[in-house]
Amino acid sequence: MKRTSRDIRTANRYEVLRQIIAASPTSRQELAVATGLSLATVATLVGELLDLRMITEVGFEDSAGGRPRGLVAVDSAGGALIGVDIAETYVHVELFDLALNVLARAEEDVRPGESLPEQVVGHVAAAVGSVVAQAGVEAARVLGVGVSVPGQVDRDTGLSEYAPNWDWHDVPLLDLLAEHIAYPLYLDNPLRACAVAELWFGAARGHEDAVVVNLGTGVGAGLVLGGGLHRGVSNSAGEWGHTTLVLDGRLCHCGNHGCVETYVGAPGIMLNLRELSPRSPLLHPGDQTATIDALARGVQAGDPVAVKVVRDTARYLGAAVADLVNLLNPEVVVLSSWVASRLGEPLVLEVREAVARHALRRPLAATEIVLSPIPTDPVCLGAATFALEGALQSVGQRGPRRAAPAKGRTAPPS
Amino acid sequence: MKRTSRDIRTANRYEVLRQIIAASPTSRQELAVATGLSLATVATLVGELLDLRMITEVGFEDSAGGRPRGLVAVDSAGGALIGVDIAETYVHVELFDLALNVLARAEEDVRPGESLPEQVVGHVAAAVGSVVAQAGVEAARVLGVGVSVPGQVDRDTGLSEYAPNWDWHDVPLLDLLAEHIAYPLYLDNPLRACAVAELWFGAARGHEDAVVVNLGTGVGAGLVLGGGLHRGVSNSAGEWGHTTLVLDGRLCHCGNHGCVETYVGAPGIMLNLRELSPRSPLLHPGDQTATIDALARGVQAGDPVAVKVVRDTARYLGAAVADLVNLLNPEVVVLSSWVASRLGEPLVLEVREAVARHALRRPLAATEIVLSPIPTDPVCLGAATFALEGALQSVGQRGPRRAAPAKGRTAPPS
DNA sequence: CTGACTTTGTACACCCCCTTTCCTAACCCC
DNA sequence: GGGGTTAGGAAAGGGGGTGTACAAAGTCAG
Repeated sequence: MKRTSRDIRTANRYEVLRQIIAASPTSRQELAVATGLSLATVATLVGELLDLRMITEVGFEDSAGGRPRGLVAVDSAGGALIGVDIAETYVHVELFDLALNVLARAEEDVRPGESLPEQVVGHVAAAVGSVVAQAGVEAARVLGVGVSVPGQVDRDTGLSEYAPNWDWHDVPLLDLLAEHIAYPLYLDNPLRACAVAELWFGAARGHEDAVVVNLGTGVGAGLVLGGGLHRGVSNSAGEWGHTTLVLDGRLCHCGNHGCVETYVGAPGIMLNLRELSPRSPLLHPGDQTATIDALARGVQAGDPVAVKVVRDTARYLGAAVADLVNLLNPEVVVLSSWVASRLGEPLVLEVREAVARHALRRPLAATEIVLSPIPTDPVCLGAATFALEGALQSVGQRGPRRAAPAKGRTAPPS
Repeated sequence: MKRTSRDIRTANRYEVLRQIIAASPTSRQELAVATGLSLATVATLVGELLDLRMITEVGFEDSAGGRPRGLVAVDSAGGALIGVDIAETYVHVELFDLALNVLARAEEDVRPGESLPEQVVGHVAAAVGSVVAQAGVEAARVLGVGVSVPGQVDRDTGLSEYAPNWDWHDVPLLDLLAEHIAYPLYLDNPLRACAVAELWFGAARGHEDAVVVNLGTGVGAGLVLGGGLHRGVSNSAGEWGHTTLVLDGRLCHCGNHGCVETYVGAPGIMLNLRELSPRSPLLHPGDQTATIDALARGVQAGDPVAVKVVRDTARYLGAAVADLVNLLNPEVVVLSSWVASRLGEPLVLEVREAVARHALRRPLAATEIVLSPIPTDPVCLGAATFALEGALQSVGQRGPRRAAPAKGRTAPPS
């Protein structure tokens, strides 16, 4: 890929906006310090964002004896972003303001057998319509819709190349959605959505190299390398769930044996439990959520079976995370997605210990393992972030090939 | 890391020189096409390299009826680069011209028990002196010495943080070397040396994402991500050899069980052989090189035991490489280092099959698995490349930090 | 309440980078 | 030797970031 000076601008624009969102009433001075850019550059970028109505001036702050600092903050009224999380059994849609606060939610169930692309698209369109109506925002203020769909995705053509749940092959998802949704659309998969969410708003902020480990029904890793998302050649990097942890181990639905996913994905954890205690009351056959919740409660209550299952799971997870640490030497490993958030700190503690047993000293010492600090659905947030990035991206290109707008007062007469 | 427009220049300088080395008599036109840069930029960079005496004009080439194209080529007489490969049992030094042809070699054996830093440094100094004398180059023409030492390395401080062979801890290797060697020194480890060698001159050239798998006594992976070497936070990325392939598998000297290295490193392959056929005549206890050579010959000759051992090894290797493919989605996986080069195509064929069995379809389809095309010691070449990069890097900074000439007329009187 | 001091933020000149455009140099062919 | 053609250099231009001068907007002392 050719790198141009424009990319620098884009990256800096991202960085400044990120910082403003993070520390919302903030001054140009603070931004300059936080981003390492010069005051002049920060001022230019802040001006750009003000013109875009993404931020507003919100008053002043005392400065030790001099002119007060002007404060800027995200303009919550300046636009809305929509994140769509398409999963195996549901479609979850959230509408955010520009500070990435949730303004409205909608959820549609996808029943087994209702998984034709047209049906799923129908759910998405309905839910998007619903959140827009709920929040009462006008269409023009919706800056974009980010859509996360599991599996392999071609984000440029908007193709869902392969969705394992439903055996979709090369579904032109974005085109189908565009027939119902008039806002700009951005497509990617949940792995990368979570990674971007952590990069912008979570534990990966400000880090050059990070790994966002996704523990859900499926398992994967979003890779942040060199300060940006690593996509790989065909946008399918991060398939850590189908990495071999136990040669000739458990059979995975991908056809292989011993995949990480079969040990630390929700079904894998249920299997860990079943192997340990086949008749445990914690086990809710056919209901992953209930089982994981029961485990979480069991660990809280000190139930030895639950503790043991989490420990066993952490043992697998630790070995697999240690592989990531040894291979990539990241600054931080973030545990994300619903299984991680439900099992919470107890899991993280066990994982830290297990990783410490497996990883090499030097890379281990440089790596922190944390739970995702994102309180809402990280996939929706990440999908919305794709939309935000898209909106920011298009700032650069001058729309009509007209001369500069010259809105600044030009030569006040006398 | 802050990216500046200067980095673009540096990257382009690298790219142009790489292209010139690859297709040595070449024209500015060709370079522009190959690099995607404009003619003007190419001309500027070529001018820079001419000024540095790294390349020379070597004549003209017919152009369909117009002014002939000026040809440039690497100036073999323009300088020399030295690559040092420090390994467990030997120190290997090569002196290259700027086209990266080997002009002289020297090898010193490191006997067990002679592994004090001072002793190793002595070997290196002797060998470096030897190659300079052999090649008969004057000191001023040696642009730099790249040094590869196994283990974890801090390239900025020149510290060998940890060398597993000799239990070195935080040895200030570069400082020790500087006492004997007057040329600019660059330190890194063999993993990254091989990766850089492939990136500049081998199978990773022109690829954004590549993995250079290093099969020697130790095992590791040099990661090329986003067109550049991935180092990780503490410069210790790539420890793929100590990634778990078989949970609770063979004991590794790193203290863990089931590391990739214990199955596909030279000692691991010997173990594969011993497990299959304890009294095989192929086995040369205590001599890895001889055993691997015997295996290679055995495969050539169709010896069923040798074929089976290579197949078993490829099975392990394939699973582990498939993990890299799934996780990183690279364009190319390069098998490098002495074990790979001796076992050659037969190994690659088996590995391709094994990877195909383990990797996911989409990433697999995007990935090519090849043997390193580099004929010489890739570690020396890579180390020398570090020196070349260093020499090119320092072009940018203006030498004397003189004040701005203040040529602007300041406040014209009146 | 005025003037000195301090700090912010903008305008502008400047440097670096790449590209486009124009023009001259250097060849071919007729 | 002129016309056609292609190579390559020089200059202009646009993008980006930084340093500096200066106006704006406060505080504080007298």
